[in-house]
Amino acid sequence: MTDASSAVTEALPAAGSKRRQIRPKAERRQQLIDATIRCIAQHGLSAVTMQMVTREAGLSVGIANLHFESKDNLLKETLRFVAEEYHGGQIDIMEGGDIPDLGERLDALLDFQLGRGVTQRQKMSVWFAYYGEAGARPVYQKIVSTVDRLAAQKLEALFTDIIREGDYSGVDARELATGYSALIDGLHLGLLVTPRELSKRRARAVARDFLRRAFPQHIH
Amino acid sequence: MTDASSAVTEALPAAGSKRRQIRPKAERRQQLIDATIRCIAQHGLSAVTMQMVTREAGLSVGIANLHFESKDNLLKETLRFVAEEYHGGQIDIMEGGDIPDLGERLDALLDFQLGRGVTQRQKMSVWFAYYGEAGARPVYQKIVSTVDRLAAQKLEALFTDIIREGDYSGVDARELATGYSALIDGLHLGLLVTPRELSKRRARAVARDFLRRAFPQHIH
DNA sequence: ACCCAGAATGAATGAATGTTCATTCTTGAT
DNA sequence: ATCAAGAATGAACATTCATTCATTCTGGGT
Repeated sequence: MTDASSAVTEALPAAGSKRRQIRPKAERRQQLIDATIRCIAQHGLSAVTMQMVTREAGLSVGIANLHFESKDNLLKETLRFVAEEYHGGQIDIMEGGDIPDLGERLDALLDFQLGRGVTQRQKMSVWFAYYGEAGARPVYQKIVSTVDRLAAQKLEALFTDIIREGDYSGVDARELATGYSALIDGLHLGLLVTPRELSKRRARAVARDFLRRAFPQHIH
Repeated sequence: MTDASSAVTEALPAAGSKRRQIRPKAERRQQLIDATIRCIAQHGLSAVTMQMVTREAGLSVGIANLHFESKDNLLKETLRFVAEEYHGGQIDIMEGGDIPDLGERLDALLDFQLGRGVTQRQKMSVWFAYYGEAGARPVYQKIVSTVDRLAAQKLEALFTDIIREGDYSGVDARELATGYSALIDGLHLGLLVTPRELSKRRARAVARDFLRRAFPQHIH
């Protein structure tokens, strides 16, 4: 799975253009989801309105209810998209047919989780906005749980392989995977809330340290 | 700092009682903040209304604007309270005049961070609800950063002491403190969003494992 | 060249919410 | 007993927002 955010760079209309464009359903849906992501990142989940989203997308208000039944549904689908994109990216790397060396695969995973530019920050905002509501909204919990579980399994499998290859003893793959996932989540939080005190560079160093302590032969 | 949530267990009025009670300002403020916490935990930050909060507190709507200027301010003060309570509790333990043994002090810290009953879950919900909005609201970022920074310093100091006492080499107190904090935050997230897959017991085991790997002589 | 299925629009609607403030009530002091 | 200070109330108001739908417009098929 790859970044589908800017899949369609529809030739942006000239400033004052009011020309009405007809597009297939799937495309409009994605366009609205992308706009929703930007709005959440910029204004916060609780401040997002339909007018805001549709204006950001350059569309009229009615269209949101045409392609998604309601605001609730639009938000739900947006979460699903972000969750699947993020976890899908991880899973692609972990299954990693293209990277045979396990140590390098770990490196790639870490780069994916803590790398990238501004886009990543946008996604992070969305991510945690939903986490914040998850305690009160079972629907969100379910969406996240579903993709999360799969990613957790893949990570455990990767760790198991590494433990076997390195003959590490006294290390439990499942427990370590839980710890690593939690560590990454926590670092994301730090990057989001206290960017002054936690640079991306340091976050990477911390995560790498965790892995090095567990798998010294694989991380140098 | 201790739990002040239920500081005043005002003799609850009989079912139909409409007796108007006059109370000092500070007490009403706390009463409203407590109600806000419960509402956020149960309904999510974005669904909280003034009517909801004041009804939960057993008071009229007008009173919220009497003691806090606005809803925004009430939410801000609620965050401040939760942040100070949580970080204050940690700091009390870390400074820990009452626990001279450093290993035991670490244990106590871990118990505080991942222990307790339902109350703790309520606080967690609130905590992350705000984190979710922090990306878009500098005010929240500032409140959290301020208390966070102090707790981080204390943790680093504690780790430094432990490193000296245990003669651990190749370990950087600051980096380790960042990692441990992130790990705890991540585990909180897991407990909140995927309680099915991460039990409190396992979360504690994971955190303890992290510490044991760093300070093997202090954690058995 | 014509047509029409259905995509897109945005003004209108009704419900929900934050805030105000005129009024009522409580309490401690005199 | 009486009174004043100010705590508490909740109906009323203005605003904002999600949703609807009558209407307009587009583009592929004929």
